[in-house]
This record gives sequence, C-alpha cells and structure tokens, in this order.
Amino acid sequence: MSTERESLNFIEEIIEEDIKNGKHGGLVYTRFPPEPNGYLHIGHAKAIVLNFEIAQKYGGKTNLRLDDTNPTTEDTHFVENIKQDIQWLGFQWENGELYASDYFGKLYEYAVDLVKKGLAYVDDSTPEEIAEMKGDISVPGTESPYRNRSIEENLELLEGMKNGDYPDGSRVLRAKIDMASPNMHMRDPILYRIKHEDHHRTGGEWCIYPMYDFAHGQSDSIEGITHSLCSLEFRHHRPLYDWFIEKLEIFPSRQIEFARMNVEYMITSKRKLKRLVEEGFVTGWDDPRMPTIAGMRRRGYPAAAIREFCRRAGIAKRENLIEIGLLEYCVRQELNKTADRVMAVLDPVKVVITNYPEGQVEEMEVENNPEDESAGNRMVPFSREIYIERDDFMENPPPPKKFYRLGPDRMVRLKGAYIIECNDVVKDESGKITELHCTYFPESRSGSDTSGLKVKGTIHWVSAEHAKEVEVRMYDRLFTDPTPTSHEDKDFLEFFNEDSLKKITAKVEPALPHAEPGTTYQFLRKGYFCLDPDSTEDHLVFNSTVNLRDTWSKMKKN
RNA sequence: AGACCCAUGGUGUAAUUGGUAACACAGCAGAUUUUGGUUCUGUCGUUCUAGGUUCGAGUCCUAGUGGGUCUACCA
Repeated sequence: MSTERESLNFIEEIIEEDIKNGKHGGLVYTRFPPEPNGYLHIGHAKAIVLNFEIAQKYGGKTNLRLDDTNPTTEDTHFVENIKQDIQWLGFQWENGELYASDYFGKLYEYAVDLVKKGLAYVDDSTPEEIAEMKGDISVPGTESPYRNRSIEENLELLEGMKNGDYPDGSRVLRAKIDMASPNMHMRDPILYRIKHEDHHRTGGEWCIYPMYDFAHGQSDSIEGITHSLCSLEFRHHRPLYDWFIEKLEIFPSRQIEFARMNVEYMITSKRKLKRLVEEGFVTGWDDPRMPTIAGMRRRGYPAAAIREFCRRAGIAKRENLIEIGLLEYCVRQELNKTADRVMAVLDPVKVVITNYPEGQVEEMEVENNPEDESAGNRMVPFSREIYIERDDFMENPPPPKKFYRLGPDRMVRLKGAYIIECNDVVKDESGKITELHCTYFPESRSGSDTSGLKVKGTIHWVSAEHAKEVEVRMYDRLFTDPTPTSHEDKDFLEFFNEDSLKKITAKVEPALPHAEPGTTYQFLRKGYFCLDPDSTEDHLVFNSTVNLRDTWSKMKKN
C-alpha cells in the first residue's frame, strides 16, 4: 500500500474541490476550441492533452469546438486537418465536432436580451472614434454619444444590422459596462460587427458576426462546459466572461487560465509559422522541422511521446521554456521500446576482409529489438567487402581505454558477425581513406564464438554488394537560437538554421522494405529514422527523427 | 503610467496547505552491455530581496526588485 500522495496541478485542485462540493453534480466537461485558420502546433498539443486527459481522469467528456466567428480568416480546409491531428494524437471528442457558428442564432437572441435589459447598445461611431474614446491603460475612457439610446431604438438598429441595412464598419453592438474600468476589456466591449461576407458554414445567412468575447464563453455555457481552460492572456477577459453569464443568466462555465508552453527552438506564432512556409524556408506545414503536429508526425515523433512530453512539462501559471531535450527524451523512450533495429551506414568507408573467401556470403541472424523479444530476428548477408561508418575508424586513435572502435592493429566486433582486425589503410592522393584492409577471425562468429578474443567495441556494417542505397534527410533544429522570437532588434528568420536539413545517401541492409510511411527504425548506434511519404518502391526516403544519446561525441568534445 | 498575474536547482514541476525542500530531464562519476543505445547505482545543485506574524515560513502579511499580460470591428 502506498502512502504516497498524488500531487495535483492547480487545475486538478480546483476540479477536485468542485467535485467535493458537488458542483455540477461532479461532472467535468472540457473543450478544445481551435480557430480553423491554421495548422495545429505543439502549443495546441499541450492544450489538447490537458483538456482531454483531465476530463478522462475525472470521468468526464471533451468537446471539439471550432471557434469560427470570423469569416474573413477561417476555412473548412483547416477543419479536416485539425480533426486528423487530434485523432492522431489519440483523442476522440464527444458529439461530433461542434462550431461556434452553430450558435449564431442563439447568440443573436442573447444580444437582443442584453439590449432589452438595457445592457447593450448600438454605436455608430467609427472604429477610430471608438478607439479614441476607449482611453488609455491609465486614462479612463469616455462614453460614446450613442451610449444612451432608447431600448426601442437599439432593438430597431440591431435588427437593421442583422438585416444588412448598413455597410461594414458603420455600426457595432456594444455592451454597456464601464468606460472607466481599469480593465480595458470592460470598457464597453464590442459584441457584434458588420461583415458582409460569406461564412464557411453559414454562407450568406449572416452579415453580422459575434466577437470572441461574445461567442466563446456563451458557447462554453451552451455546451455545458464546466471547466474552460485557456491560456494566461485571457485572464483579463474573465470578468467579462463572468459578466455575460451573470447578465444572461446562463449555465456558469468557469474559465481557468494556465501558462502556455514554450519550447526551446520552437515557435508557435501562426503568422511566423506561415512565413516559414510562404518564404520557402521549409517545404510546407508538415515539413519535419516544423513544430506543427503534422510536422512532428512526419518527423517520426510518436503520438505517445508527444503526450508524455506534454504531461511532463506540467501545468502552472508561470512563464516557462521547456528544454528540447525533454521532448527528445520522450521520443527516444517511446521508440526504444517500439522501433525495430536495422543497420545503416550513413557515411560509409569500405572494408575488405582479405582472408574471407571471395564470393562467399553468410546469412547472419540479428535480433530486431533487444527490448522486445517478440520482435524476432532477421537475416543479414555478410561478405568479403562491407561498409562501416567512417567515424568508427581512427588512424591515430587515443588509448584503447578511451576509444574502442577500429584503428590500425586494433580489433572490433562486427555486430552479429565476426571480430575483425585492421591491417592496412588505403588512401587516395589527397590522403582520404578509401579502404581498410582487415582480417577476420573465423572462430569468432557471433553466437558461437570460441576465439577467446575480447573486444570492447561493436560496430554496425552493411555488405557492400548487397547494400541498398536510400536517401536520408538529416534534420537539426530549425533555429540557431533557442528563442528566436525574443530578440526585439532582430527578425526571427535571422536565426534560421541553414544546416537544419542535409540530404545524404546511406547504405542499408538489403531487406529493408518499402513499408508504410511513418514506420520508424533505429539505425543501430545512430538514431531513429522514419520512412517519409516521398518514398517510392525503389527510392526510400528516411527522416532523421532523433539521434541516439551519444556519450562518445560528448567525450570527444572534452 | 495603471490594473491584473507570476517568482523554488541549469530546465520543468512538487512539497501532506504553516512542520526536515523532493521528483523528472540535463550534467558529472561508476556498473552492466555483441548498440559508447537501453538498464542500474551514486553524485552535483534550489526557495528573488528586505522587513513582519509565528515555537516554527517556500507557504501567511507589507514593501521592494524582476518577469509577464492588457489599450484589434482577431481569437
């Protein structure tokens, strides 16, 4: 029995308090409310995981609601991508997907209700005048000359707005609250604006559209959302959120703000992400370097790893910058359990095993995943000429205690095969190593080693005549600075990492199949690599997902 | 400038709600290893400052400092 008390984040504390008090009969109902005007990114992933998992934890439900109150920027095309991304992350929402636009009729009724209660009015001021009268952060606003129109006149004008009697921008409906409030959002916020524009779902039915503040909270309320989780910058909207609930006398959803997650080397501004795509820095929204869900999926980050990352990042109200290393840790942890191993040589140098019979081929049995016995074994052909990693040979190596790979007169084990010893180094005129001549020890065969030889190093290899060539796209972080958007004097694109993509050709085991795109392998001793959709039957393309931890390269630096 | 929010190791989050500051990642050292991976062990290091309340403060109060947010007919 554990006496360990589970620690709760501050939102869970609020929820448990609510449950204890029998609020909403103990129901927990959350929602994920993206605006369908772009692709989902890592920040959305955080919100998705939070909303769905916290509801799951307390036996509740979660809605997906597309917040589509601005016909100018929103599009059905984004809706499909959003749905796909959420499902890929492993979540399913209730009630089919919902839309704020489903409630346009109801919202209009609410507006009429407020007018009738003398709590809203039609303002004929220009946008400039409204901004002017709003005052300043430290200067109280002034009341609009239209603020005290009669209820009848307001009703008539609102009706006219709805019927399309007035041009765009000529009038707005505002709440009548307090022009002197220290909270700018309470200074008679705009509820409705006129936009003679077709909406992606309601078409030409409406020419007035509700603002965020008049749509979001009421949508929560209509859906019976108990806990409406949003990011910190909406803190100042909360009094307004609550004001509408009180005045409209509707279901009291509660807004709770948490700090959005920032991750090193990632940006989450839709506008900036768009620039990366449109200015050709990346190949698209799903470029494997992008912090979009589509990009991370293509990169090979498992959904389970992204979920785990979001959980580990935690929930709080303070500014944060999560180290990218944590994400990579989660990715490796997941892939270590699930990815089959395969040998691939990324930077090949040829090895000729001079005492191995020419023309002879042996099939070596190698385990697919030492972490998962059920993954079974595979056969890998071995022959007289093989490729090994250029890195795995050093002509003037440090003492064997430090470097235990191949060097002149040194021995290593070829994974799943024999121990070899290097006898000769062949170079071209420029001094570049072109071949290594080695001898092997026939009695050192893997699994039946009677040689008595002991070597510290084991390296991967691929038979030269059997090797298959594949394209490998090596990815590095998108930016050279962990917070590229934090420099006031510099555009974030100045920190674009020109080396964030390098395409190379690698030699891999011949049996590597043209599997389903997204299939991830561990290239032994190198990292995890994921089959890209660009692959064809005779041209496989792999994306580097994440490198293996590499304590050797760390030692080299020191 | 005003209002609101925030401040715990390098990073992120905890601390039985006032009772010996912990967990994970990162770092370092070692063991194991036919992946310099995985796994395991050890280790480094933390309460913004100054007052106050209290037997006792990371926690409560006051002030200061530092950071964030807010003045779109965007969400």
